[in-house]
Amino acid sequence: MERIAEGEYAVMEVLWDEAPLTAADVAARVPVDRGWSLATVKTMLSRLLAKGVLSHEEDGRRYLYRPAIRREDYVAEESGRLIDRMFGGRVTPLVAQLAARDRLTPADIAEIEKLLKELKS
Amino acid sequence: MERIAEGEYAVMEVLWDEAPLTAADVAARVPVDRGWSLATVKTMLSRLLAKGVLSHEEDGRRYLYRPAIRREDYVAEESGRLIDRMFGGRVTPLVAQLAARDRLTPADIAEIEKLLKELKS
DNA sequence: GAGGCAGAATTACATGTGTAATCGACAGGG
DNA sequence: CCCTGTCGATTACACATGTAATTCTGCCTC
Repeated sequence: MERIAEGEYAVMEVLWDEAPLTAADVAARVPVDRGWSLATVKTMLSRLLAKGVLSHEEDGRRYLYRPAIRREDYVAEESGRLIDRMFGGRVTPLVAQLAARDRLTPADIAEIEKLLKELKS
Repeated sequence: MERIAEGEYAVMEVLWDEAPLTAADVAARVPVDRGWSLATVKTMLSRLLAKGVLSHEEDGRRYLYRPAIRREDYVAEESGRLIDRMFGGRVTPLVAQLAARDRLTPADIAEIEKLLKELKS
């Protein structure tokens, strides 16, 4: 699966959230703080099409875009890449790291424990 | 802190592992499968210097390079970025994701549980 | 002392990415 | 029927990155 650049990812998010959409719809839904013009969004859509992570169907003389890959799959791949690169492929150091950085609230801890408990059963 | 590109990161790893080193030393220690020439490594070193994540001291007419940032700090930042982007800043979904993808072995689970237990005390 | 070698600095060049502007086709309103 | 607005397609351009080659500058060797 092709890499998706940071900006392109924002476009994917829109379509994972709601699809199919026209280019204009996508542009309207992209976070405003990106400050993108419609042209920019169209460029992104073309590139994502070229990468094969979007598909489009004709709707009159417009296109309707929709994701061609599942969000979970992409997220899994990216997470895996990070874990491989920075933690030697081991998950525990990542969790340890997060813990040490206070990224874990007591609620998080409780939730994760519950999750793990279920996993064991 | 400046972003460090994928390839540049490999150079940082070398120096986090052992420093200070000359450019030639770094080149010799970079994973062979990168297939980099000495020139390439030197380019990386310059760029990392420019980014302020390395420092160098003169040693005769060579330089000795050493990291200017701590590995844990950079890793923390990158992990945080990923979690923000893909998991809305929440750690639990990440762990859930890893679990669902069978990236957690029983040993991992045990280790994480122990970690969390310590955190609570 | 001249030639070559070792280092860093400078330059190079293709591809990816952010961020558009422009072009060409066409559909709908007047 | 023509104008204008709307689409996608094509082109643009700067900066980052991967991957070097070339140049400049001394030190070491014969």
